[in-house]
Amino acid sequence: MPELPEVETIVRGLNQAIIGRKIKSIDILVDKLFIGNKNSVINSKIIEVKRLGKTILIYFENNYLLHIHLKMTGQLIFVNKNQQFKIKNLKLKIPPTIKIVGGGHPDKKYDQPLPHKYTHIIIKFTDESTLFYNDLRKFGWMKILDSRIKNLESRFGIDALSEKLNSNYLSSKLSKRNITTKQALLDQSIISGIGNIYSDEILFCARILPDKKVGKLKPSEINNIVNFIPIVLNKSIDLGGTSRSDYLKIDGSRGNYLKYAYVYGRENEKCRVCNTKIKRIKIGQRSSHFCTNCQK
DNA sequence: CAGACTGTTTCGCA
DNA sequence: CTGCGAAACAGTCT
Repeated sequence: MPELPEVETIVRGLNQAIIGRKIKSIDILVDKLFIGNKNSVINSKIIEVKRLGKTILIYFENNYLLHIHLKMTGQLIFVNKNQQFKIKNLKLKIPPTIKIVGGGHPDKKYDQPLPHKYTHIIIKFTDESTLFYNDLRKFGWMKILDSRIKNLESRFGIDALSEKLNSNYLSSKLSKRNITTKQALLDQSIISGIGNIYSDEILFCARILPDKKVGKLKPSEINNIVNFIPIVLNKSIDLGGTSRSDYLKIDGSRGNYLKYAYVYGRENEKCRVCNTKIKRIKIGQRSSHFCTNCQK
């Protein structure tokens, strides 16, 4: 799925696109991807879109909300009435001049008129604009929640860009854990929002090997992690996020972070700092990239 | 052709 | 509670 910077980009796009709109209908083509009663949000005005970790929260005036997780391959595409008409009449590619809002995991397979084979949920607004939910692997979901229930945020770890994420918090969460630093960064109940790409990037900046056990981290190293998390994530948000394949920004252009990645996806290439060959190993079933010279 | 791998998380089990 | 491996699924890569 998109990680925090990509989800943040999508949320900003949705804030531009769907605030004030009302949903006329929701077509659920794959039942298991939609949890709850869709009628709760029909005809209520959308007042806010927020990000929680890697998930999206769409708040409605009637106190219900739509909670969305894109997981690996989920995608939200917003299409205006006229744009929808144009796209439906195109046989092949969506040209970059047609503005789409959203994104998540564009791919050649997705690059065709909507709805298509991987469209599983279609949200139609009263003004005839449409939000399509596409998901190749069907891991993602949408859930109806009552926003008056308070325990929502507590079920997640502290958001990676939260002010509350400091060294004391992280130390307390890591104490007595026998896991690697990489696994700790990926654990959404400790910090929410970091995925495989940015965990490698953050650890490179903090100069810590990904397989170092958290019990061996010095206080200064925990500080480094805490300091570099927002630096790396904000840099990626500024670059429009990234993707192994071809993540799209809201105007249809690509996110640029991967071009600047220090280690992710750069196995056998030279470290940008010291020219040592970047290594890749598996940690907890996830591939991890690092520089053996820069990281200790 | 088979098997491994992919941006994730959750579940069951030891 | 902790940590590990598998599962949810579909496509690409080796």
